[in-house]
Formats: sequence, C-alpha cells, structure tokens
Amino acid sequence: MLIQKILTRGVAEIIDHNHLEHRLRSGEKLRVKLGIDPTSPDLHLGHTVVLRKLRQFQDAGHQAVLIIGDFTGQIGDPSGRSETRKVLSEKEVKTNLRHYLAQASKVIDVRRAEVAYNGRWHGKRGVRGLLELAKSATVQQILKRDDFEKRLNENADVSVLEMLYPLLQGYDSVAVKADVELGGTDQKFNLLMGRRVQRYFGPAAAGEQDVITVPLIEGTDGVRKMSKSVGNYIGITEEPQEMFGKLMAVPDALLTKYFETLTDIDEPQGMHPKDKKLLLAETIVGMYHSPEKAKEACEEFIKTFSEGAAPEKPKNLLILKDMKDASLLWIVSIATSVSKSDARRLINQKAVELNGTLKTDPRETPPLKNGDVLKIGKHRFYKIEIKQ
RNA sequence: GCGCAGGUGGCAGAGUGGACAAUUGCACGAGGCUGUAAACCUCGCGGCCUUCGGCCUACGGGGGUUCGAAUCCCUCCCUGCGCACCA
Repeated sequence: MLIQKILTRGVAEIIDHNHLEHRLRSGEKLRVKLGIDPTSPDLHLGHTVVLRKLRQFQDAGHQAVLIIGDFTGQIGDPSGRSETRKVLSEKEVKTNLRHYLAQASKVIDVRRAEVAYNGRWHGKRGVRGLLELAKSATVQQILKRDDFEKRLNENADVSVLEMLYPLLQGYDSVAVKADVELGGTDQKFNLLMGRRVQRYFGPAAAGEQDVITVPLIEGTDGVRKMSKSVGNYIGITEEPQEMFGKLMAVPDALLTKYFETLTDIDEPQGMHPKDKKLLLAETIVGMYHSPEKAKEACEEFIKTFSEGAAPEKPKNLLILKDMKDASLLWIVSIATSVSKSDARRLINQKAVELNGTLKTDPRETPPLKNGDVLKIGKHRFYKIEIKQ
C-alpha cells in the first residue's frame, strides 16, 4: 500500500521504475537523498511536494539523507536564471539551515534524518578531486541539459561553474551512498548525472541510485512555478488566515494537482469547484497549523468574503498616540507600506473603507479609536490600535 | 587584444536633440462581474505636493556640447557576436 503510494502519488517520473519497485519490495532499508538549498530558508508549499515524498519513504522505514549544499552555496550558484545569486557565508548557511529544518519538520521527521554538509567531502577533495570528478562526464553530456542548450542557442551565457554543478551534486550521491534521490522535474538532469558519477566512481559507490522526480506546482497565479522571487507562493509558516485566502485564490485548474501533491486525500468528484477549494484550503491549513485553526480560518473566510463582513482577527495596525491626527493618506501608506502616491491612488480608486464607510478624501484626518477597521482593497483588513 | 552590435521602468521591447516620467505587451494594483476561480470590461502603475496643476529624481557610471539630451561627443564599466588559436 505504502509502496504503491511511493511509486505513484505525486510522482512525475521514476528511473529506474522496475529496479526501484523491486528494491522497495525486497525490504531493504534504502538511503534516500534529497539536496536542499541553503539560500532559501523559507519553505513554501512547492517545497513540500518533494518533502512529502521523502516522508513517505521515512514512513516505510527508509533512511532520509538531507544534503546541504553549503560548499556549493558558498561559491555561489549561478544556475537557473541569469541573475547571479548572492554568496552565502558559513554562518548564513547555518542559520538558514536551522530555519529550514524547523520548517521541514512539519513534513518530515527531521530527527530521524541524516543531515550532511557537502563541504565535508568537497572541501577535502581539492583541485585534484575536482579534476578527477571532471573526468566523469563529457562536455557534450553536460551541455545536453535543456537549460544550457537553450541558453547557448539564445547566446546567453553559461559559466564553467554551472557546468560543474551537476557533477558536484552528483558526487554527493557517491559520498552518501544514495540508493534513491528525489527532486523536482527541473532537477532531472542533475539527478541522472548523479547516476553517471556514481558509475564513474564505481566500487566506491553503492551502485546507481534510482531517481524519483516530482512535479513542480504552479503558484497562486496558476501560471508560473511557485517561487518566492515571483511572489506567487504560499509559505508554510504563513498565518492560517492568509494561507487559507491564498489557497482560495488559486485558479481552479490547479485543484487536481494540489490535491495530489499537497494532501493525502483524493480530489472529490462532482463537487462544486469552490467547495473543493474550501476543502483543499481547510485540509492544507490543518496540516501546517491545526484542524481547529483551519476550521476557524474557513469560517472566517466565508464570513469576510462570501458575506462581506469584517474579519475577527485582521492584521493589527499600531498607531502612536501623538499620531492620532494623521491623515487618511498617511494611514493608508503606513498600513500597506506603500508610497504615498500609491496610497493616494488607492484612495482615489475607492479602495479604502473605514468601518464600512468608503473614504475618498486623502487629506481627511479621521477620528480613530481602538477597534476601528480599515479595509484596503478587497482583502486587506487592518484593525486600528492606539498605543500610548 | 582588435572590429562590430548593444546596455531604457519588475520583465520584454519602442523612442534616436525639444511635444518624454518616456508608445506598446506581460506582470502588478484598484473597481466592475463572480466563487477573493477563470475569462471579460474600465482605470491605475517613479517619487513628492496645496492635483483640471506643480516640483524633484530617472533611460549602465562619470564628464562634456547645447537655451534644451534617453537621444550628440569623450571616457569608464558590462554583455553578445566576429576575428585572432584549431585551419
């Protein structure tokens, strides 16, 4: 049952499927590798897809091995888009990791996972080791990577460092003797490179790893992959209310995928899309907070958006006592942390309401008192709190 | 190193001495319609203001020409292409 789930649910591709299935059924304890990125300490739902897969392996008694790319992270990973990534110090990597693990623990059992910094082996191997590693693949093979090929065709640059990356990452598999490696579909090339590198280092490795790729999920815009930089993500530490709201804003087309990759329940059939989404949102919020909070968030959501009432627990806006005479413009600007010009536009566009009354004069200095509710746009509510 | 072509707002991409805070598309924001979905329609989208208007800062960095520069000149930095090696 669990084996079946591992092999099918939320899976994009398995290489080599038969081999892996055989090993899973053999009862062997497998070492399952997952590389994590020390540059982004904040996890969003997109990250959980692969973590959930790892969790399934843990539940089946296998050993999770998390690889922290501290070494590669410190050199600065230019892969992916053109923007050069910032280089992280050792300290930053450590801090990020702490946050990462704390958040990941909502999905996997961190205590039972092995955590390894790849600096531990790459640091020792030195230039000689690097050159040895460089022999494990040909330039042609490396350039087959879609991303590289595309960029070459577009005359965008591909650095030598980037070409080395798949190999360095692949060597991690040798170092930790990985039996299986997990990753998003975007990682397929690198994961396969791990197999090649393992083959090259032969006896030192435990054989070639099997590879499971999981789908990348689109973010709240429904188009681009969920990512922090695009801003279409749903963070797993977000407040229940916010998380719920974001999930409800996701386009319907994503429902099936979200149910499959982000939850353990199956998408209900014949239900109104909105109700499916409510179920989805409640389920997911329940997973990262608690069923009670999820229920609360759901009720709150229906109340505020379906019925248009003010929420129970809006974001608080603190106002100092001597600022009580502040203009509406100023208040809106502070609340939304947007420029005054933008705030002015919002007011002009009839997006600002105070206690349910439309406010259109930026210069007005509304008499504020504790508990007043400021509404900006459709879904931003702020509760006024006068502080001494 | 030499030659050529470029570097414009979050991105793409116009503009090539005054009418440019800069056409347009995407993204984004607000309003409408809805199910805070999609699609669609309208408006907005550098900053600041006493806003049918005014001011400031901006077109890779610096300097210059001019009444006036994103637009011309010099210089520096960056990118791509070609040449130079293989021939």
